[in-house]
Amino acid sequence: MKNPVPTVGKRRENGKARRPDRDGEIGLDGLVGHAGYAVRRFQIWIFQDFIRTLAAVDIKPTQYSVMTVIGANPGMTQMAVAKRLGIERARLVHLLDSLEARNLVKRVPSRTDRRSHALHLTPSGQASLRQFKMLAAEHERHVDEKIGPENRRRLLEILSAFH
Amino acid sequence: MKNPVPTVGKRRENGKARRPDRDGEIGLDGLVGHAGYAVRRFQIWIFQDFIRTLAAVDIKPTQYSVMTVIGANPGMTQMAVAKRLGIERARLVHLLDSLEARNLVKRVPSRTDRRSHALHLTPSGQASLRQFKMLAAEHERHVDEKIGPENRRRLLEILSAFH
DNA sequence: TATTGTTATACTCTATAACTATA
DNA sequence: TATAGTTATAGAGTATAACAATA
Repeated sequence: MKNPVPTVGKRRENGKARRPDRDGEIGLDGLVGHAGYAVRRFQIWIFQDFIRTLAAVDIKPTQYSVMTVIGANPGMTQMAVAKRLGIERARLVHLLDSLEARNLVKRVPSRTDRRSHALHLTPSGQASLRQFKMLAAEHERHVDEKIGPENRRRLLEILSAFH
Repeated sequence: MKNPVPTVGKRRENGKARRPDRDGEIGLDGLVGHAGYAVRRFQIWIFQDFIRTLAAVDIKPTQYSVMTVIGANPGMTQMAVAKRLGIERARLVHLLDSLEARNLVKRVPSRTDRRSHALHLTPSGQASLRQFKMLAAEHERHVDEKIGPENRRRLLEILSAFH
């Protein structure tokens, strides 16, 4: 016999009334009110929707952010991109390898510092990025549908400290 | 010559004025207004603070969520915990192995279904969880300090759809 | 000496598949 | 047949360290 909602004696942590979750399965209880947990669940949802929405062009959130930053700041070095996005420079090497193999990005030797590369979008990369941005905008509309446009606006405002 | 803020013709997504980032280094431009990016940066910050704040007791966010759910719903099966938290059941095995090795959680053979385990906190686990919760509350206060108590409240409200 | 890009390694997390013992 | 727990493997992602070329 299944026992999905155990009736074993358990009291609320705080005085709050029981609020069954959406499916009416098991109460999260202690996790309600934890910002990190809420944010983690939301991030999983939003990344999955992004990946799904841009699946046809095979672009993941990190690839999109790399191309967007390069597109907005052509000539950046790898170090600058890595720092800006909080990516390890070792990992960026592989990310750029794959974007370069797809002819979306190119590494140009810097003439001011022969250790570093100036990063640029290829013409094909610029055209592609325009398409990616349209799909990303569609993804943002999914977020609007999920939490409401007004809440999305508030969320971006609250999190503006984390650019 | 560096070119950190290119003047290449690209207009703001919305009508908002340019807002240079905190360090005044390189503009994110195209990434402003993307909910997923903002949420990712915030999640990194909040998890790092959680890990730092609970470093003395060596408890990571996922371990905390597992213990909290078991504490609030004693007798849950591994499948139920995995589904509830969105963790792979294969991964939960290892998580529970380590929590059990630390005498925080125990697997009790279910008498109604001999395939499954009923999960419980040990007495030591219950005492520890109370301590973890105090540290987690301290972590939440850090979030308050970072974004403001009112914004934290709004954030939890907006993300309540993702329990 | 320090920094840029690169390579390599280890550890965590995610995603699967397969196996066992039960149901 | 299907499910719960387990084991194993492969792929991302993260964190380090070390190296060559250059500053």
